[in-house]
Amino acid sequence: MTTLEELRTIPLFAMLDDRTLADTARYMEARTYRPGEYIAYEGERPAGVYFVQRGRVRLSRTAPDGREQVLAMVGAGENFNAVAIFDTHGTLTTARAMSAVHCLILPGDALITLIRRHPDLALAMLREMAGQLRNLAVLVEDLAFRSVRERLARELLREAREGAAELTHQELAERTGTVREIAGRALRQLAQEGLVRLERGRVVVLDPNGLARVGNGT
Amino acid sequence: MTTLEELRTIPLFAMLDDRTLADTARYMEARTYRPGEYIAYEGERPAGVYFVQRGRVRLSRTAPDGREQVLAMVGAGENFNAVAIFDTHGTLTTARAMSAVHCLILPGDALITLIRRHPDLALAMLREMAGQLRNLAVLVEDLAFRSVRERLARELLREAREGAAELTHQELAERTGTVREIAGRALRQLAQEGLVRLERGRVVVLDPNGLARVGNGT
DNA sequence: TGTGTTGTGGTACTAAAGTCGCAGAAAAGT
DNA sequence: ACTTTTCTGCGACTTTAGTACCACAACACA
Repeated sequence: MTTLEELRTIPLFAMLDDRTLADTARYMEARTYRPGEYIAYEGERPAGVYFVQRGRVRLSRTAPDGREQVLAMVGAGENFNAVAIFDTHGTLTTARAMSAVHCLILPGDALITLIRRHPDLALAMLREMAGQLRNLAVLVEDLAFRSVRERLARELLREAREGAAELTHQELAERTGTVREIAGRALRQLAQEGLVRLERGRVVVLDPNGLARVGNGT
Repeated sequence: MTTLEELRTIPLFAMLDDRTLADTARYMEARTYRPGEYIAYEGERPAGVYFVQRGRVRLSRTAPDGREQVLAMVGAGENFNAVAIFDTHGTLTTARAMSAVHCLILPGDALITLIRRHPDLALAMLREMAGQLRNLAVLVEDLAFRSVRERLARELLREAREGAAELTHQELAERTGTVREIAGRALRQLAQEGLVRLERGRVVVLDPNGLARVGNGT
């Protein structure tokens, strides 16, 4: 059970009328996760759609040899695991809390019932999925066309809040589809060129424009 | 305007009742394309959702330097371009007919109206999009984790109809995220190992099991 | 029968990415 | 204060992928 105000903070529900919203709220279950905690595992049966209220969640797929590829970072107001609800092949990506995370979980059958009743919710959900598809297409493009150096520069710009990105070389490698050593090497080069400064657990962006140039293949 | 029988051949519409179907049919426009013809371009304003009745359509993104990456092959009964309808950022992928293609086009606003009226259509559409997301996630995984050789083997198995895949080295390269020369090299190696036989414009699969083993990183 | 065009084969070379191994600094826990 | 874990730095090396060329065969078509 959840308050309507809480639901309103989620864009997907923002434009729904009070009746629809109240209807939705009764199926919602709140849940919190500690930093580093796993929220859902690739392949398992889905508990429902997760709506993130606070914190950041990392969605990834793992190779047999243990290498990980991050597919998306999900923040407040966004959702994940909808795919597993609509096709029936189990949870698509492993979800992990990268900070203290506060989620609302809507069970799959409840979501489907709600969508049947409220067409606007269906359209909103379709919009969300379309956005996710677009993001994944961009990721494919990056992996196919860009070098590690370029991908790294782009990821740093995406992640940089107030001039610094709080992540380790390992994490950066998993997001850009490479391994720790390579990410480290590329970072050191960027540092040498004066574009960033390296600190433990963070990368300070010194020259965003220069970094953007690198990210565009120049 | 289209007949109900035609629409029934498309899984998305298969389980809809006659009334819903008749409602849908009145907005549909049929269109045919010659092999090689471009159906839609990346970035342009979308004409609607395309439902493929016959033939195969290739969805791709193009890099500034001209390299192309195929995101999906779409066949009879499937659809494409839905993303562009639901978010508003223009057509996501260039679509090209790889054979004689017969499409039904449903304009975006018609689709949205129909979804408002028929919740089951919304759910079917969500299922479709979920499937597309899953396919893209698999592509990301392939690009991030597998070698060209592995990706090639997998693509050959996917494409092989009656033991042969009808495509050029160039086409194969664009699907597996590499360039023609590399694809050719890898193919020659597979041929030398007795797994395939190379002919002009086609690759004959001699040993599907062996190829599958290669595709799994063995 | 000639004349493009497309698809293929193959070499030599360069560059990018990944592997291996280890050592040391910084934080976290006890 | 000590140990353990996490994160980083870096060199040597191997492998994979990509670039640049060019020649030639098959096919399409006039």
